[in-house]
Amino acid sequence: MIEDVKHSAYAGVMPDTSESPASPTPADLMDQLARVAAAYYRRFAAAATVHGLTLMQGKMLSLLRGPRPMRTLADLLGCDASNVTGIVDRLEARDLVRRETDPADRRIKNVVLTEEGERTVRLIRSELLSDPTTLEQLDEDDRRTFGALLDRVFPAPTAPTA
Amino acid sequence: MIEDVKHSAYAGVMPDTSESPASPTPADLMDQLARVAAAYYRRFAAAATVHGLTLMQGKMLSLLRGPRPMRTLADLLGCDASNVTGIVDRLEARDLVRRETDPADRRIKNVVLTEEGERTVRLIRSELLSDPTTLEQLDEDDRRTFGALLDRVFPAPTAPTA
DNA sequence: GTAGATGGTTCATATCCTCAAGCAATATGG
DNA sequence: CCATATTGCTTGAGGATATGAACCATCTAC
Repeated sequence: MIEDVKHSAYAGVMPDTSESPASPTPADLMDQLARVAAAYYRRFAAAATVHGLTLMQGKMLSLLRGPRPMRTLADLLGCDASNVTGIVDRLEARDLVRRETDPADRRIKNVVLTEEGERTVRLIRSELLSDPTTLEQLDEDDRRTFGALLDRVFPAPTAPTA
Repeated sequence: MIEDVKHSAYAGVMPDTSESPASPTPADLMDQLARVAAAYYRRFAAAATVHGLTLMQGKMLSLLRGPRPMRTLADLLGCDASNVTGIVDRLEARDLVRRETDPADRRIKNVVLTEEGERTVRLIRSELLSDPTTLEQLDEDDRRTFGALLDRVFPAPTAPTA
């Protein structure tokens, strides 16, 4: 199978005979990405649960930096449009979000955060940042490097989400 | 190297007056992590769908590098044990997985990949790696740097999963 | 032994997800 | 201007997750 993994994700735990630290293979990095993605979502879900929200509801709130048509939200979440209907329904039932029909195109319904919605997003974001505060350990150089690498591996869409 | 890469996801949108490239704030990095995690799972889900599997079923298969008790799988997936029952049920119905009662402790049921399960996992992993092959762009130095940064931001668990 | 803890399963309920219709409003071609 | 697509959103059915409580079988401690 995958015998060629000389230095798997756990290379650090066994004494390394070579002088320069072994560099992980692309497969190793993929494993690490899987681990990091899982860890990120676990944290995010935990932060959302504190406010009685599911992962998807939390994601939805985080995407709402301004009025967004349902269609756009479906694209951003990478799910069917019919899905967004239900999620927004539940958020609207809690007054975290509001639907406003677009005056220019009355088919479109723009979703907007309510005041309480904004409060909730701020809380979740700050909890994410302050949790074990791992990101703040990085100095400016590290942050720049990390950001550049993340961008290379998963390039940002042409138009910024903002 | 990574010098030539433009940093922060949003750096391009605002005119940068400083000479040295601006380094992203921790909040910026958190946004980027969110984006990368979402992109990773979208790819993973797509690769799983090719084989008629859901995201969770794909994750489950990927975790099975050897016999694993249901309890352990629940911990690794970060979900309730009752959840694992259903997921394994569906995988077992397709002969991708098998339950074996542990001889030492007859409460425990170890989940093992069948041959077809192993084939499927291999296919998914290789599709993930070869997709737009972004990870292979990185040279050894970059991979080492990236791996180290990922590890600092979301440290690997103390004991290896193996 | 008996009591308590642990591993799995089952059930009820809510959410998510996909697909196929369906309705309302807009865009397009003549 | 009108018939026809096209687009945005909703609804409904059916499967798959998720959580929590209740339950049985097994193991552990005392």
